[in-house]
Amino acid sequence: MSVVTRFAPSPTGFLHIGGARTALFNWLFTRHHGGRFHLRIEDTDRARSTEAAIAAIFEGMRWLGLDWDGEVLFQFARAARHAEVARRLLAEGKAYYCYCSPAELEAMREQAKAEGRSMRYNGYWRDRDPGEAPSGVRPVIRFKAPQSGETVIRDLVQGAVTVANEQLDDLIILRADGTPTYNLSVVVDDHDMGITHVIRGDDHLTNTFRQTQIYRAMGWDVPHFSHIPLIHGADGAKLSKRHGALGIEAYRAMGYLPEALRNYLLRLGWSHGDDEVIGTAQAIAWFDLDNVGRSPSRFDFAKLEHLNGLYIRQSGDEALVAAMLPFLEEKTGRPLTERERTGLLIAMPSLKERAKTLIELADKAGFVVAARPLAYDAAAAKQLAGEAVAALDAVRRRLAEVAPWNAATTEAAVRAFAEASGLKLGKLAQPLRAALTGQAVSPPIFDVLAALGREETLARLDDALTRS
RNA sequence: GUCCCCAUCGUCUAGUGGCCCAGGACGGCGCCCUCUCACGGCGCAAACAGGGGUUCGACUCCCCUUGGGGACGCCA
Repeated sequence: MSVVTRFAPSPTGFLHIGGARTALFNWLFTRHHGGRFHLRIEDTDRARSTEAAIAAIFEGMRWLGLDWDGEVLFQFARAARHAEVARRLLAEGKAYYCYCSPAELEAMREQAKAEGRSMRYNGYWRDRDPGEAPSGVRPVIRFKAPQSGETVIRDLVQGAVTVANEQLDDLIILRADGTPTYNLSVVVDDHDMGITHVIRGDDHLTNTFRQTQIYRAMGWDVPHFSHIPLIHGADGAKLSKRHGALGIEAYRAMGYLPEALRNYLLRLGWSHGDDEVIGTAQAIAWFDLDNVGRSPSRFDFAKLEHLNGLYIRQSGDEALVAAMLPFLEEKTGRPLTERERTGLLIAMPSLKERAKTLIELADKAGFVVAARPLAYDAAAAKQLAGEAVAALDAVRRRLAEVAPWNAATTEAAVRAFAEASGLKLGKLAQPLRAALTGQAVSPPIFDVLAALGREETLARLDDALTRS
């Protein structure tokens, strides 16, 4: 049997991290089995669905590299089909009109709560003669759920989960205004789309009981369910705006690479022995549902950062310069010059070893685009005080004669001078670093020289010498 | 409150009755490398929630307790 899956977010907010992982698992599972992966926008809540949210979902999926098959399905467009199914259930006596008012329902809930029952709706209209219907009230259609026995879900992740049918009340499938509710729409769409595997957050587990009952009532095949545990914040509480429940675009803005985020999300709740660094091709080859864990996990930025640093180091220099550019130009507030771009490329091999995010990368690359004369921070100013100046002056004269100009030639020149004057390299490297970057910390000093080029290097040295 | 689910180092996890006085990774700490910072290498501290069973033998199976989570909408 070929596999058909879907990711079905509701466009009422942005694509958050939990949703992204659900999408990733669906995508991985489908690609692993060579099936079809669909995207369905559950926009039946007209009041809360927004175009912006839909755009954010598309954008987030694309950025993460999760491509879907075929056209995007908008659930609201299928409302007539959903209503048709509701009416069929009604015609077959598997559903009924309910005329209870919201106030009456509220009272029933209160009573159920007081009695310690979970069954909310008391089935008032279930077997009542429609002739008793109050006039002027538009009824909802309720599903006639089985009242005894039990409903069992065979979940590929959670195992067999059973609930007594007495626990479940007759849910509304069609609202008074004739629009379908979630549990009906999902079942109809999943069936019509030929979905074979439903992989979603385990907050849907209890919905699954009712959905299963609808499938059975319609005589439809029940798909395989996999309810994956939710992702929690660092404090163990449900992910909210306070923690990591940011839109996926926020992670992009924080300078994370999509491949790193994919790897991180994959390892949250899924494992393959002791493997930690798993590229996408490998993930597709390995991913399956039996290694998905059942307990919720906490989102850990430190580990994401570590992974991101790993992927940054593995990335090509040119790609990194391109990826970092927006972050850097945001700092400079101007487009970079040719000399600066070239410098960045030259410095990238040593730069990328020092950054865990693109923001950090842009930060460390700051010396390349800094405007003369440089501002020295306290540690740098300290390096440029006292006898360092004389040494710097001598080094400047040696450097002026270096050709061609690169890390190896400049290093040879400075080392030779250090040896001749009996100085440790550090005694020269630190003042140089301060004069050229304005800081006491930077990539290896000769990489800095190479990245700046002869002209800029000598000019910055002159700045330092004339200032002291 | 009711129902459902979960429970190994701080965090993510390996472990499917003996290979485990529990392994890996992140984070922490220390050392090495070294022109600073990183990277890298080496090492250290750190967990089977508690209590009962079952068994020759439990991290692994069962029960209870405790703790955590989720669901209880004419939202999705």
